[in-house]
Amino acid sequence: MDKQHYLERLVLKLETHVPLPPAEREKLLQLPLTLKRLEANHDIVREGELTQQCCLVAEGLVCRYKIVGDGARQILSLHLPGDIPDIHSLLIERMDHCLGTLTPAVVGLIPHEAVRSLTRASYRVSEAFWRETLIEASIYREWMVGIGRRAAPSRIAHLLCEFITKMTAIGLSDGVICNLPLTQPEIADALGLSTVHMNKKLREIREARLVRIRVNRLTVLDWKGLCSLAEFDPDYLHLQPGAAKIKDD
Amino acid sequence: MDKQHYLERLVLKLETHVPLPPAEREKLLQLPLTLKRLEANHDIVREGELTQQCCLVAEGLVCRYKIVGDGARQILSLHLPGDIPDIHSLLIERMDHCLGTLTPAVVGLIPHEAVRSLTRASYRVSEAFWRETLIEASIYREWMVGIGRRAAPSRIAHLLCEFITKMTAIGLSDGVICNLPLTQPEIADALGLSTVHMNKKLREIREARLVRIRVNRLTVLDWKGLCSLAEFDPDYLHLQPGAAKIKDD
DNA sequence: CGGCACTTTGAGTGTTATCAAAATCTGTGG
DNA sequence: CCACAGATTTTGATAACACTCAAAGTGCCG
Repeated sequence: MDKQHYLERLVLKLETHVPLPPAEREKLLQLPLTLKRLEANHDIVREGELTQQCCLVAEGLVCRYKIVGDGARQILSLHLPGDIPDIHSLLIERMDHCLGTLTPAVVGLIPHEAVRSLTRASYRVSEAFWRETLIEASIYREWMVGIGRRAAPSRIAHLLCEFITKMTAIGLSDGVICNLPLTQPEIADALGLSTVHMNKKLREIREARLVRIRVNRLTVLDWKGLCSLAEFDPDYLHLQPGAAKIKDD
Repeated sequence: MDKQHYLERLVLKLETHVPLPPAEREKLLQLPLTLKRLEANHDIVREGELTQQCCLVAEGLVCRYKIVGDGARQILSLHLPGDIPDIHSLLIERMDHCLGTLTPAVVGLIPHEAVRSLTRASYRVSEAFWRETLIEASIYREWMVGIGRRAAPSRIAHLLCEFITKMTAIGLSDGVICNLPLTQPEIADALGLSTVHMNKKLREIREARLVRIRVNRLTVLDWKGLCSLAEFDPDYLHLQPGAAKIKDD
């Protein structure tokens, strides 16, 4: 429950592209954080709510999703520690989707006022947050391409590539093995597939010896092969140049 | 070719949520604009390019798209006059997608420097642009839900609802009739469908007397029915409250 | 009037969804 | 350590949806 540590992850992320002056970094590290421990599958904010605070993911995996008329769920994004998935609520108070945990998680609530006083005082801070939201939009675009124009196996491979790349970028994976705390229905909901179909195509990917998956543990056996199936090019993640390039064995 | 007029559309959009102080509005209206007349199906910026300027859509219809390995295109967003679809290039220079015209168009190129000096000088301007990018992200999310979880007829209806709503919001439609300068292959590429399938389902929508479509002209015959098929709720567009609510006949 | 792009149609195929049930795994308590 | 409940994964069969290919029809523009 180390607030400082959680905020450091945030600052690290914000400084990926442009370093911040020490004074501003310091103020970010002193943001007031109310930590909350949450169970898996717990909604953090729901569609339609008006918010006065945003939430830093401190531990666990958080997702953004919408439910359509017939009850189907579309997962729109996944959020790892260091993310503030609802930073947009600073400028658009009304939530047009839900935010919820996929695993047990710890989130830190930060009043809008506290963030706003920093972004308004410094264009560097403001641009750093803005840039993060732009990168998220870039990821949306890539997902849209996948859901709209790629076949199921490619989509699945793409999600695996993206996930381990992001985990590696924040130091939670070595690029070969990582924790994958997603159930198959959850992966299916992120990819716009049915659970059953997902399962069958994922099996094929495993049988092709591209990855091994056991008990929440993903092991990449053939990174090049996986990337090639996925047509994965990490540019859209806009990570620090070279930072998270995963090398093949 | 009235630069002032084009910039006014931009400012109008930026002020939808929070008015700008007169001084800042004035500076925006004096942004340097290099007008360019473009043919239909002309790329404005391509994936991989580094840009030093952004482009205001002055006239015509512009789209954002990506091409996947097998040559299929996914259209990611549509941009009407008043939009700056690549405003994100202020903070992320490298384009991770293409921007191109769908109709003959006029765009106004604005050097990054000119915009940056305004956003850095005023958090109100900065927040206005930031908010626009957040609204665009919200639209991405809605499209993702459609492509991932809605059946073809619903997706098509949704695109029609969104398009006429946006056209109405900028005064280019009365909410019943509007120009729809999209070919069926283009609509299909925006919805992740094949042209043929699109055509057949669109025909069903017309036969259900929800809309009439002839020669680039869309007429809504049954707005409620169309919205209901689409599950269209305009909240995600974050338009001025009440501004673009289209009433049923 | 012809050429070109776009739309429409039909037939056949392939992918993905749905439904239902079995198998496997996970964690807990005895 | 074993038994068991609950969740997750896997499987098979069938149906629905969407895609491809190919060709004909339509409308626009020069």
